Amino acid sequence: MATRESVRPGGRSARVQQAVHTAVRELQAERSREDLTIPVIAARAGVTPSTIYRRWGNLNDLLADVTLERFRPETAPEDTGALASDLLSWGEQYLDEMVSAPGRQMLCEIMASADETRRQRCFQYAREQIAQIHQRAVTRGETPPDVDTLMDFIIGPLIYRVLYDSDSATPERLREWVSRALGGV
Amino acid sequence: MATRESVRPGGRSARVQQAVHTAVRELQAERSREDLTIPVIAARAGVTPSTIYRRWGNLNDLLADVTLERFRPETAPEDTGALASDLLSWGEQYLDEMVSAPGRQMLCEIMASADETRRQRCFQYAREQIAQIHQRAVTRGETPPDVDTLMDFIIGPLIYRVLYDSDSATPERLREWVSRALGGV
DNA sequence: GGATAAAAGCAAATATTTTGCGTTTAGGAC
DNA sequence: GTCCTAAACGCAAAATATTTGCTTTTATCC
Repeated sequence: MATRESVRPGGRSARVQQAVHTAVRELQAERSREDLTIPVIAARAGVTPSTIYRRWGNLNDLLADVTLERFRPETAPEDTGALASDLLSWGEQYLDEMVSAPGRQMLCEIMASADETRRQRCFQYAREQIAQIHQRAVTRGETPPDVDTLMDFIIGPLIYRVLYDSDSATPERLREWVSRALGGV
Repeated sequence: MATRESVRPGGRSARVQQAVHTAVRELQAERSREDLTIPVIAARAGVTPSTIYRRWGNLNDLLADVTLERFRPETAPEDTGALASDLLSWGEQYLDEMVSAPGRQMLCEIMASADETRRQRCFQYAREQIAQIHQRAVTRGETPPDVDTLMDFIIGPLIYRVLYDSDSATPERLREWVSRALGGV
């Protein structure tokens, strides 16, 4: 059961969604993932468990749903005046976020979710940020590689290393990725 | 509870492990992931559910454990006579395997597992294959980029695209990744 | 404002996971 | 080979979690 984007947008449904999301975030801060269960979340949210089951289906999907919110970037990437430094600056922040314990946890939650559209959404968020940086570079008169190339050679290795071997996801490597993506050696 | 590598290696323990793994593989072929539960697996394996709970902890970890076996490459990568074509040939096969529905499912299962060492092991398998290809190239007198560079710019984007947007993980893109990794434009 | 159907609540029915305890058995010591 | 010890397993009861049928509430559309 994919979380429907369009439950009724107003009134009680919205309140329940809000309450459940809040409950999850609070509980995530307090307990380990191990003892985070739907009945516990329901109790905290002041909602009956069956409501959660019917709406989100299972814990994985609920957590992935909440997690996706956190991935949504709330600010535009910083403008440092040049493509390379924009990418580095944004990338370092992204890397930091992703290698942190909660960040890795979040990634795994998204990955574990059966729903592919959710993973795609997560991909989209990063792509939009990169697209903004790209667009700015074009406006400045730089001639950057296209957005997909940047994704492939910067975000690709970054996420890959975070997921599989997070110790090797370092800012030093990021510099290599950026320089290689921009056509350097 | 990480699956211990060294349960007692002989006798009953080994038989149970074997029976459970077999049961999982059989059931995966018959049913959807939805109705694959530990009691069902236990019944098929002729084992009591509590045995599975005590040994593997939960379904995620059991499936990830079984899945990891499938990731272990059983043959050395084909030798086509040159680095670029070796990478392409191996990469195409790897890509095929990963974008297939069961392949994606497998990746998600590994991701969903709490145990990071399992994810690292999965990374290791691919790295060993690449390392072999690399070594052969060196022996031939080619001067390839180092193994980590190959991982970053070929496997990185490959896995990234498979996970987030599998439609965009195509052999055409693979060619670009290989050529870029080898220093081309 | 009233009709209608989606979403929530409640509680009983199922299914699952956990746990305590007795039994089997692998692996080591002699 | 036999004995000892502790790891694994089996079994069944207890604790939890999930599903489901039915009722009630309430957004949303006319």
